[in-house]
This record gives sequence, C-alpha cells and structure tokens, in this order.
Amino acid sequence: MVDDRKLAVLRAIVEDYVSTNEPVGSKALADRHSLGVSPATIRNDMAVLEEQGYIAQPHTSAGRVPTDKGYRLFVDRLSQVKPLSSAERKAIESFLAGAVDIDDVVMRTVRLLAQLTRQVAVVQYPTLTNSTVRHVELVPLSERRLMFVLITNTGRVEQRVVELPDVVDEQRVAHLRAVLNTSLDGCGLTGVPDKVADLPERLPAEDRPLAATILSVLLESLVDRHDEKIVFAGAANLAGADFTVGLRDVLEALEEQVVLMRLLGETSDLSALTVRIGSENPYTGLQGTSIVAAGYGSGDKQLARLGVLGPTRMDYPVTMGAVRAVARYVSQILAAS
Amino acid sequence: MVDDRKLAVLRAIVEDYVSTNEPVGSKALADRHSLGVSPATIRNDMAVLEEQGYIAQPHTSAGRVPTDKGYRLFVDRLSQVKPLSSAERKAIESFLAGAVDIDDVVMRTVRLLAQLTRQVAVVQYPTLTNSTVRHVELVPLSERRLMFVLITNTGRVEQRVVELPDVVDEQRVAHLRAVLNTSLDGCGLTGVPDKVADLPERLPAEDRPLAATILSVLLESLVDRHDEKIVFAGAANLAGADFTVGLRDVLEALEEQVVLMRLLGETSDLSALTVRIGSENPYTGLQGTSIVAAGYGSGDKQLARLGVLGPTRMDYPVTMGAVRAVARYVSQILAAS
DNA sequence: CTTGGCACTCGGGAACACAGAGTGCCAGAC
DNA sequence: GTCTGGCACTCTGTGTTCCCGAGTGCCAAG
Repeated sequence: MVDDRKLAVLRAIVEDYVSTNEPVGSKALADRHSLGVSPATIRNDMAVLEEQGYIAQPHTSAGRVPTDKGYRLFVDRLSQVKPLSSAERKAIESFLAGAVDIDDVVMRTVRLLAQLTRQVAVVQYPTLTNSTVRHVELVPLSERRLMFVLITNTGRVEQRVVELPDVVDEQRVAHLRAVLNTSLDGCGLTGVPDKVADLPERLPAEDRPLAATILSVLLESLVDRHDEKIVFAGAANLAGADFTVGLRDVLEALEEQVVLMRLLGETSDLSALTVRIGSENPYTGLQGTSIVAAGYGSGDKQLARLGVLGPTRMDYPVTMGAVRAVARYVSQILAAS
Repeated sequence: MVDDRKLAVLRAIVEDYVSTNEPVGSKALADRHSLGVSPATIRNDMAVLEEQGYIAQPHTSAGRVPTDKGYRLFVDRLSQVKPLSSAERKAIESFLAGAVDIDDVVMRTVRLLAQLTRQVAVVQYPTLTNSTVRHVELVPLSERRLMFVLITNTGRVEQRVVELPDVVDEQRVAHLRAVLNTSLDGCGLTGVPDKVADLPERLPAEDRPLAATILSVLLESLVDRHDEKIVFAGAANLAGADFTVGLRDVLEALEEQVVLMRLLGETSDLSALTVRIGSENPYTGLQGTSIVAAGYGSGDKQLARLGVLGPTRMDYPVTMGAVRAVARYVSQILAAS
C-alpha cells in the first residue's frame, strides 16, 4: 500500500515543509524534486498518505503538512543522521577542552549544544548512581556544626551542613573522617548504604551519636539528590519559532526539573539516541515540540543524558547529528579526567 | 509649573495604565479617580504633562501612556513601597527556611521571587569578595592530580582540579594543607593574595614547586570567579507580557551572565533598593524592561544583589515591596548560618 | 496506472465604510 | 485667572465585501 514512491513523496514533503515553513502542494513538489511523475500523480499519492494519517491539510485547498506520525516515519525510515562538518567538530572540541571542573563542563556543553542546533539545549548532570566515592571530607564550621563534603570520581561535589547533637572536638571528627574514607573510598554510591550500615557498631560508644548524625545526612543526600540536577540554555531560540501551543507552557516545562528529567530519561537504554515527536510527548503544553536526546558517559558506564527541545517542525537529521556528536565529545572529556 | 494636581493626574495615569494596559483618556480618569475636576481640565493638565515629556500618546486621538520619565517621577515621588501581606511573609519564611545549602538558598530564593512578582527573578550568588576562608582542602585524585576545594564562611564551595608537575606523596599534601589552613583560616578573600605571597619561601625547598602550582590555581580561582555566578527563573512570565522590543532579545540578555551582572550591580551602594526604568537601561534589547533590585547580606557586610526584571509597565510599589522583603529574609537566613 | 483538464473551495489581502474614543480649542461661567 | 461644557476633528480598530490565486478532487483519455 505504501510503496516506495509514496515514501519518497512523504520525505519530500517533510524536507520542504521544514525548510519553508509553508504547507507544500503537489505542484511545488513536482518542481523542486525530480520524482519523475506529474503533479496529478503526486496528488493521488498525497490523498493516500493523508488517509493513512501521515500528512494533513491545515485547511481545504491548502498544501499538506506532515503529522507527528509522518515525522515519525521520516525519522525511522526515511532519513539518515547527518554527521557534522569537520569545522564544527573542531569547534566543539576546542570549546569543551577548556573546561575546568564538572560545572564548567556541563555549562559549556549546554551552551554549545544550544548554539549548534539553534534550539533549547538540556543537559543532565552526571548521575550519582554510577559514580564512586573519591573522598569524604568533614569540615568543622563551629562548635556544633560541620560541613560534610562528598567528592565523586566524576568530579561532582555534594555538600551539606550538619547540625550536631553535641559539642564535638576536632580529634573525633578527624578520626571519623579517616574511618569513613577508608571504608568508602572507591565504593559505588549505590553500595554506600550497605557499607555504612554497621559502621556505628564498629566504633567506640562515645563516637556513635556523632557518626549516626553524619551518616543520616550522608544517606539523605544520596537519596535526596536522586532527582538529578538539570540545566538548560538557549531559551532565546524559542522566540523565533511559533508554536501551535503557547510559548508560556514550554518555558514553564523547562523550569520544572522533574518534567525535563522525564523527557530526557524515560528510556530503558540510557545510551540510545532517541527522538520523541510532538504528541508522543507525555506532557500537555509540550505537544508542539520534539525532543532529541542521547546518553553520554565513558564506555559501558552511561552517566546521564543530554539533548535538545525544539518545534516539531525541525531538521531531524541535522539535530540528531549534533546531539550525537556532542554526547560523544562530552563522554571523551569526562573519560579523560 | 508642575503643581500638585498635575502630579495627581500623572499618578492616576500610571496606576490606570498599569492595571488596564490601555492608553488612558481624560474621561476615564475623571470617572475612576475622584480628582474633583472635569475631563476638560484634566485634558489641559495632560497637555502640559505631555509637553514636559512625562506622558505620550501612541497615536493622535488615543489616550495617554506614561513615558520612562513619567514612571521615574512616579517611582521617585508619587508612590510608596507596598509592604507584603502577613500571609505572604509567612510563605516566604517557610519557603526559605527549608534550604540545606547555599545552592539551595539561591535556588529557592530565585523561584520564590519569580512566583511572588510574576516576573523574571535574578539572584546573584554571594560574592566572594566579602567572604572569609573557612577551610581549604586538598584531595588527591590520582598520582599527578588533586582537587583543591575552598570553603567560605557563606557556605560557598569553590573547587578546582590541579594538574601537578611531579608525583607527590600524601604526606607533603597533608603538610601543605595544614600550612594553608593555619595561615588562611578566617582571612578575607581579598586578603588572600597578600597572605600567600611569601608562603613558598617559608617552606622547605622540596615543597616549593607543589606549593607554587597550587597557589597559582588558588589565586586564579579567586580572580576568575570574580565574574560572579548569577541565576534566573520565571522566564515563563515573560510570555504573557508583550514587549515593544522582541522577546528574543530579552531572553538572550538573561543568558548573558555579564549583562545580568551589570544590570543588578552598577550601583555604588550595594544595599540600596534601586529601580532602572526602560531607556535608563544601558542595553539595547532591554529597552522595554525595568529592573528592580536590592542588596542582601548580613548587616554591614553586603554580599550581593537580587531583583526582578519585567516590562516597563509594571506595578512598581508592589514589586519593590516584594524585592525588598525577599532581600531581607535572605539576609536573615544567611546571617543565621 | 498515469496524465492533462477542469470546476470547485477556501484563505488571505485590498478597499471601504463606520462607529467610538479621545483630543484641541474656544467661549462663557465662577 | 482658572475651570467647564460644547463642538468639530482625527484617528484606530473592526467588520464587510470582494477578488485573486493556490491547491484540490475528480474524470476521462492515453
């Protein structure tokens, strides 16, 4: 039913519509693409494609526009991810190379991606789940307060202020720090709860209240931050595009960490390059938008995801190429450090 | 020339225009405000106010609209900062009270302010300049790399990865850490360069290369981060307001740290509640917007500034009240920790 | 199955008229 | 001298009508 020529017609419609932003008619198609058939034939094909739900006309007597289903078919079967030019690759590399710490890496990445795709970029911080403990530090701030700092192998630093039950002297803190470090060093974060479960019992009785307080904060910080941090950039790029749905809703969604989280993350395979088109999106208010996302991280350890959000009418091959490339470079950078 | 009644007329125009978003005419003014004179008289006053540049008409035979100069006069002489309701105060307090660390404080503050004013909120991180060193930590990551962490009394944590010239053993690092902490503890950040200037000379010769490397990173991080970190929230609130100038420009400006910095900061008195109206603003692209900002920080030590950005047509008394209140509460929270 | 022809539909822009809000000005009242 | 009511005038925005053109669907012939 859907033969090769019809697919070619669909591809042509998507490409033309993406580049012109106007409904495309049979005559224009015949002119701009060498399909080898007349407009009338194309019209027949278009009627079929419309009946099957791949395209639609905004009004009678207007050209056709791809539906979400049409874009989906295009992405799955009719397009190839477009690699970046070598100039672009160079630019990415040099831009990311200058990063000094994990915050810097994430910030540079999100800006780079926004500029490259001219859309809104979203980057998730490397998840704690797959990281290991590099160091634990306890810094006395005053007699009854100390700061607890956790440094992971991905360079991420978690900090918490702990209110102490009693006045505690420096020596006990130093001792506990040593104990914590020897028992946790190199330990995966998911393994931390097990490791520390019986720790208080192995300590002298007078250290136990202190240890218990600190450990509860430690565990809490691991759980709490399970809603990972996410940043975005390039909101200005939304101003040009006109959404079917209000711009306001999109901006609101962007400021909801949880929503972004699910947009990037709802996939079993963390590393896959995924595309979510328009109504495939679970959130009302983001109906008119598509999300292209990929995982990053060194080798088999996928750390987190990044991607872009833009209007459904986007250049998927180019966008997918950019996202994939940036994900790879970020992985390299992180693996090197 | 500008007598009391003309000022009353100007105030009425500003208030009506802010609430209705439509040019206001003489008849409407006479109806809605009890000015005690007839529309004809108001027309005469309006003609004078227009000649002096306080108001303007978009087109002949339309009502009047305040100019930037008119808003300025309104803010300076015709309005009083409106205090928040006690319900709002309670909400602020409880919302900010739950913060766990400095990042959390800043994030909560910016969201709170955005929600409260229904505009874009901007918050600057506590400046390093007025902070003191609480603790310096050196964490070996591998043989030739270590992480340098600086904790300030405001709870801010600066981290940098240092590439070492030589393989360095744990003991030397521990020694240097001790030296650094004893000499820097409680020292104001601006005083750090002086304090460490002659430090290498006071160390045994074999420690000097290591010390020099670390100190250069330390100094660099102080200078580098002098462009302070700034965050914003509530961009969605821009979607409703229609700007004379493009929304795009505003969003772009918001993502430029440097621009935001200057918007909040260009004032000699860090603690003042300042208002910058429309064209008083140094940046093209932010012409149609006003900025209301205030300083925060404990007592005489002003730490940084926060504020909101919105359309020139905003409710200044309410906005100024909200900004001032939030600044005070944040100061309290920070002073307590 | 493809193609050219043809009648039909509908959106969008141009031309036009009109009501309504608001102004400026003037002459008279207080 | 200042305020007020009246009046003519000037716009903008809106609604109406009309028409062009792009695009379609259908049909009969190749």
